[in-house]
Amino acid sequence: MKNKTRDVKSTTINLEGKRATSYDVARVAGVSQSAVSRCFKAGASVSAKTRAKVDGAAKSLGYQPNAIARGLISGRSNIVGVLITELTNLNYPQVLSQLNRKFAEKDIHILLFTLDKESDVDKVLEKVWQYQVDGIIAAAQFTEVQISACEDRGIPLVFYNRLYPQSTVSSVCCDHYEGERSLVEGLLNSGRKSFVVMSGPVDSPVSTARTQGAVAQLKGLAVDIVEVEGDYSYQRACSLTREVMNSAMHNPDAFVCTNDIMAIGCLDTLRIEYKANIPKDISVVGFDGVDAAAWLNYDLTTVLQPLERMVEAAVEMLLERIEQPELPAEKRLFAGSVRHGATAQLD
Amino acid sequence: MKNKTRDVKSTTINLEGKRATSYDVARVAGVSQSAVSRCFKAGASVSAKTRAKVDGAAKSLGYQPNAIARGLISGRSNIVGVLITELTNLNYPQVLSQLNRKFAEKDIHILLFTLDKESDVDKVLEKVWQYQVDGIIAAAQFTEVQISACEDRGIPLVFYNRLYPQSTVSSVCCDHYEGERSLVEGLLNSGRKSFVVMSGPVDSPVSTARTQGAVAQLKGLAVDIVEVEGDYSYQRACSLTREVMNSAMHNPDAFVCTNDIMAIGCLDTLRIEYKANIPKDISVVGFDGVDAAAWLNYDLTTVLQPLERMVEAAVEMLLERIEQPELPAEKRLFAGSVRHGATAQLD
DNA sequence: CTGAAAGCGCTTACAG
DNA sequence: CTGAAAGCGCTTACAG
Repeated sequence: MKNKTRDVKSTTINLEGKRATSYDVARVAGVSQSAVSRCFKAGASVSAKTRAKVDGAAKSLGYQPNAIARGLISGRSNIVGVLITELTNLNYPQVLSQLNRKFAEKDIHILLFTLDKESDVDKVLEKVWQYQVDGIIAAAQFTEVQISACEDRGIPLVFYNRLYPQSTVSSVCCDHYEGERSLVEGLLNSGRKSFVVMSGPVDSPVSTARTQGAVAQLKGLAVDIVEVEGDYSYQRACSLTREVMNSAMHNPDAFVCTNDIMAIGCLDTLRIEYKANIPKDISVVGFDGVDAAAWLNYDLTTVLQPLERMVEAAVEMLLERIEQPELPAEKRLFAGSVRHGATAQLD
Repeated sequence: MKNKTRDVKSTTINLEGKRATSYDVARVAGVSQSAVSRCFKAGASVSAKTRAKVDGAAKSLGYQPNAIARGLISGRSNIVGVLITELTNLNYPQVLSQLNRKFAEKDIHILLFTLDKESDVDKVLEKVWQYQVDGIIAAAQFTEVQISACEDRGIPLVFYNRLYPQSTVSSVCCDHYEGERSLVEGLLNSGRKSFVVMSGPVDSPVSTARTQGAVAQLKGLAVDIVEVEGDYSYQRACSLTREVMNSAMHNPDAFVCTNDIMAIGCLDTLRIEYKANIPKDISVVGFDGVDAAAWLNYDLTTVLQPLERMVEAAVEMLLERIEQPELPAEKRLFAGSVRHGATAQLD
């Protein structure tokens, strides 16, 4: 009967219009509001009897602690900001859902900020400050001033696939330079002599690193090198491939594309429009390891980023720094692994 | 000189360890805390003089109103929860970034919840309650109980690509049924007689609607129909295609795949492993309009979802209901548009 | 237009 | 183990 009464009461309270607070629970459970609060705090000392009363009342009221209020008083919002640019991150969905999964394990949630242009960072950071995030994962380019702003506010910051060699910030990065370099080394070993290096957007540090890795390996050797400027897109890769193939000056036997999507565009164009025999006459390589690279029609030779381990590392580093703000910055560089596909022989 | 002094002071305050509050700004500006608050509220009445003093002080202190505190007192967090399942939503990245863009215009931010399995909804909703979101966009399947839970708490809810015909909830949806039906009608008109309908995961309502649209159009006609159960993945589509082609009982001339990725897997398998002539001997159609559908090698005949308009509608509907909770539920159904590609003639 | 004051829903020392 | 009380940083009537 007592329970019945409580249920009725609880329903009434709930229907007053607003959700139950810890005071409502306290009243129903017949304990103090402090006691209710303790029951929802891990590791607090509460007697079994009190806990039972509170649990019952909370359940009947549908009570959940208000994370906003908790954040205000404790200084911990349990929210991290994730800043991500669409264009430059091709594994965008996977990275984001992996991040979410790893953070969720620690009961931390993601406030999402997507950037159209890297130049929007300032505008976005203003919003980030307002939301009192506990930390930031950034897959976007920051200026030194923007990095300092995070430091000044005591907000831990970890970059994803952005290296700041001259700056002391934490980052997790795939070794784009070395990955591309070793891929090109393989192409050289297989006897390729005339290279096209197709870069991504000029403002993408990831593309720059990959391009530099390729060029560094080729420089000084008796090979032909053409650099063309892509934008990571399929369409532009097709156009550039046509331009190169139509030019009387070049007769390439290897296309080094700084991402998989461009490699696929290049491949389609070469096969369909130029009836090229791949990899016999022309080799094509990409970078990233997107799903399509493994499709029957492509079986692309490329470099796989160890996405899961990278995301795990980023989350771990950020959480550590939220707990211990004094921790020094740390850079973690992960090697990519070559996928030996059918579009290039690497010997 | 006065400014100089303020700057020094401000720096000192900032370096005390914590960020500036409205009280800090008030002290520096020589006004009350209420005045500071008003300056950051749109449409509040503040004199030009006060505003100038406050703006100056705020700038020198790097002050930004604390959205958490604001949310607590005002009951508006300016955060919406977005629940999204990975597997079932193939336009995942585009939808998410479009949502983010549209919400950002209204200064609203997205707290992201990704679901591995649709069954995780309960666990996730608990977190959603805690964060006092102003509303929810759900691209996941809810039970009636879960829908009621949102209503009880007065949290507006809009479904994205989920229809609840028997329930009064708001939703934005592509007309999957009609899109697939008209695609199949086109295939029939072109003379196809033996159909394979490849569905997605059984628990995906989107796939179910598409499958039903296809079957409804075919039922009762003098055509052969085989239904196979896919899971929206490339790999499984390849296996299923092999099974069908190796079966002595069937000799299909049309594959109706309920998403583009499966259509691509089907296409690759048919061309590469069975040397099929497409679309002469066999037609293949997909659904969604993913980027790869437009690649030279595929040029897929498929149905495009009007993603941008759908997202816009979802955002608009949710914002309206946040402002006016009493607004009745509304269902908006958008027609898809056929992409006439090279993998099927529709006449 | 302005300021003093109450209060949003919590956490956390502090006594008992 | 428990409860009374202060306080997190705001917004918002309420007087003036």
